[in-house]
Amino acid sequence: METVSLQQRVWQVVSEVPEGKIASYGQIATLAGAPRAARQVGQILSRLPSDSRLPWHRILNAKGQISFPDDSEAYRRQKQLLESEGVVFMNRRVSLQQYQWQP
DNA sequence: TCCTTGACGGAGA
DNA sequence: ATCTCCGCCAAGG
Repeated sequence: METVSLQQRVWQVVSEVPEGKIASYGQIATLAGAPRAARQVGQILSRLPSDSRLPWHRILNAKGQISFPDDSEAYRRQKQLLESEGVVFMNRRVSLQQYQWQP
């Protein structure tokens, strides 16, 4: 019986993304058992409690870009968190080849 | 209830 | 490279 919510599975998978690595919304959705629910992953992360310790900043879109407007505070915060872990941005995107998490 | 709105993504055109 | 269409589904009006 599947009683665990998608939210719980997403939280679990996101918690496994290691420092210095990134994963896409779609990748998290697939690993959480909902292959085409990338959109929900974003929705779930947007509702994380403020005291959450989940590494939400390690989740980028499928192109390796941050999913916030380039000029937003959220964009700068996420980018700073990733750079502090050694992730390098080139033209507002990261190299999936180098940084994508391989579970 | 019904409708809209998203931190998305893959397939087509 | 760019754009539209649609799936998925929880929240809020």
